[in-house]
Amino acid sequence: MTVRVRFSPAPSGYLHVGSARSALFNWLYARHTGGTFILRVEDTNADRSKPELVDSIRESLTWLGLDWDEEYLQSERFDLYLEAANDLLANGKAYLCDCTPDDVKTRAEARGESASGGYDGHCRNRNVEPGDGVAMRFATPNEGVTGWDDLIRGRVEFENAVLEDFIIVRSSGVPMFHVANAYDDYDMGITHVVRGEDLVNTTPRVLLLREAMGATTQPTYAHLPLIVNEQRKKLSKRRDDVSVSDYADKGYLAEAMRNYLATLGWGPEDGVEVRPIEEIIEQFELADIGKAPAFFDVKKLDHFNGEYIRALPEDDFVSQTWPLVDGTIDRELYERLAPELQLRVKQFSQVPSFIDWIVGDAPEPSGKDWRKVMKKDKVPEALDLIIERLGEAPWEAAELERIVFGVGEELETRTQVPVRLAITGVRSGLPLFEPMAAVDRQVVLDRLKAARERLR
RNA sequence: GCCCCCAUCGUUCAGCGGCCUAGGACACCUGCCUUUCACGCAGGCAACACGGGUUCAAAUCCCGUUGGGGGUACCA
Repeated sequence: MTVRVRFSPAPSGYLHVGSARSALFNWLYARHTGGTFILRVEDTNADRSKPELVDSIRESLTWLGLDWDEEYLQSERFDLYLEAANDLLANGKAYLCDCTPDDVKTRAEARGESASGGYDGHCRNRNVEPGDGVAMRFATPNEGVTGWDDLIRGRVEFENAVLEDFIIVRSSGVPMFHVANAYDDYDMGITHVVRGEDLVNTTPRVLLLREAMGATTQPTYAHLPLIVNEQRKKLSKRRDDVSVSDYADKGYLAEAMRNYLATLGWGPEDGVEVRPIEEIIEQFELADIGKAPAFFDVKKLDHFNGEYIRALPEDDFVSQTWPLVDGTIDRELYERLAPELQLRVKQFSQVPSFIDWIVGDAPEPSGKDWRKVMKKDKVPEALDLIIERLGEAPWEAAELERIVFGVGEELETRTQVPVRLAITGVRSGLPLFEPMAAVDRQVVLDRLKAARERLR
């Protein structure tokens, strides 16, 4: 049987890293097995779905290199779900209900349960006629258990008695996602359902519906551990900075993100984490996925990204980062500086901060840096000498280096960092002399003199 | 409240009864390289939540406790 998996986002927001990881694992499994990867947009709730969000999800998936083989929009399949629901009604597996949410809540409280105590089956045998405010509910079994063998979690079972008679068609006539989900997985011949652990509780409902629709088999489920924030809570679009497109905008490489995401909940057997996607596809197995939630660690993502940036061909690095500095720096100079830049940046967005001082004003040194670097005995004297000699020198990198280091040797002190701080505003960065020679002599002298003044 | 799940270094992945005085990676610290930083290289710090079993033998199996998380909608 050939594998068919689907990624089923609800277009209620941008693609976030948790969903992206679900998509990735589905994709990896499909590619590993030579199966089919399906994008199925679960937009059965018109209020919460926006067409432009579907586009943004497609864009993020494409950015990550997750290509899909088939695509469906559930909003275009309403009639199918409705028909399935009506069949259930005709077979006595579902019934009409005219209780309002308030009715349900009131009765639950009267029973001494909390407001979310659930529906009590009030209309199960009332033969409610179709009409305004009438919804359809599924009649769940009162006994027995519904369960499945989860590829990641092992056997999971729910007592049917704890399952309430949930709504399958809203009073507005729109089918609920459970119906769409059960119907589509069945209809589309989905063999493996790979999704977040937050969906385990809905699984028995879907399984029961599926069975009621006539299915005699279950898909294989694999419930992924959640990706959590530093507070160990499920990533939230509101609270956490997790939109995939934001990372793309910040200059993370798609390959790095994809590679990092693959190590959350799963890892290659040999422990080599940074590696080509082809090798990950080859090694990936659903059964090897771990059970415990994983923290989305931006620091580690940065490391992955740095590795991928350094592995980039020099030309690619230049062409991909040039737009960030175009109009400020000379192209030829940028190309000369690029290899050193490539070694240092962990995100493309950091590029401008490394060259700002060359093409514009230098930032004011922090008090801490100033004290650490400039408050040394020989600094004023060194600065005086350097300023003097720089006034006459041929303005080229090798000459500047000779002068700065020469003064250092004469005075038996280190001169690079004080000069660097005076000129660039920070005490670390690109090798100094090449870019320094690209700055106007007078500008360099002004900055050195300003620093010298501040030392009086 | 009820239902479901999880539990190895700060983080992440490994370990699936003896090979574990628990391994790799990120982060952190030290040294080397370098008159900056980074890269690279060499080291270091650091974990089996707790309590009972089972077994000749448990990080690995079972039960409980504790802790954490998820769900509980006419959202998906």
